Amino acid sequence: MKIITWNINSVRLRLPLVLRLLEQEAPDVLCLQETKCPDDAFPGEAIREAGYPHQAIRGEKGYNGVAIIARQPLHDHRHLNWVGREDCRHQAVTLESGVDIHNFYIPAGGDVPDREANPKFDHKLRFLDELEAWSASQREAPAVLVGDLNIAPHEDDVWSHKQLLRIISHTPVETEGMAAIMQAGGWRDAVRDAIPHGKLYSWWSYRARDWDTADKGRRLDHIWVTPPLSKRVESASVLRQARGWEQPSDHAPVIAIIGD
DNA sequence: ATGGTAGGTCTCCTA
Repeated sequence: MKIITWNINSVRLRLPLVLRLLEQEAPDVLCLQETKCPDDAFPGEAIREAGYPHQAIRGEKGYNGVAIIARQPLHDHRHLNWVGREDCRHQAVTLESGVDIHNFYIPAGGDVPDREANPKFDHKLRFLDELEAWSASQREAPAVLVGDLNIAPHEDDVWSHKQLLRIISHTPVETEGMAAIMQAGGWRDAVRDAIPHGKLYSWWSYRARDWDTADKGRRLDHIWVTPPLSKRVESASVLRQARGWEQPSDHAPVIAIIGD
């Protein structure tokens, strides 16, 4: 199974890029985040015509929004509400094989890394606490967790570890929180298991003059698997070239191949 | 230390 996760930053604006990815990479399952699109406005027909008739979508107006699209049937469409909100940050399905897919969009957390002063950072940390508690219930299931987790956990997941220690996405409270979630669920980082060494990013800010040359990226997008699937990860990659496509998302697709 | 860009939407919020 080839699975791709991509923060698309408006699925309506970037529908041509979604179709290009589907044609070029032919994933079995594509998980999108930040669709920014209510369900009745989701471009499901064009995606269906591209060979992906099975769709689990959960969007809202203007913000957030997640979607899982597939060639194969998707069962038990479901979601959880996190931190007591009904924002669209999680969608789950089960494949015919019995593998659960969880697609997450974790809050970015704002600019100030102080939960007392910044309610958005507090929201993010509470989301992480809930994920840790929930993960403990997932470790026996064959499950894949993907999404824009808005945390770059390791030194090689950011362009400068030292310069980002006080920047939200790479603060110790976040990276330690992510480690606790992984410990609780027995989650394996499929991408780092496949590519253990060297700088690897999935996001580059729109604000850089030349994102490719400056290369001040962060690895915010992840694919994890539970212990029953950990031996079946065959390869993983980041489709960096998509960051250079016409009118791109600021995130690149992250890809994993998991054996049946 | 600061400002830089992008998308959605109703004037500024979020990333």
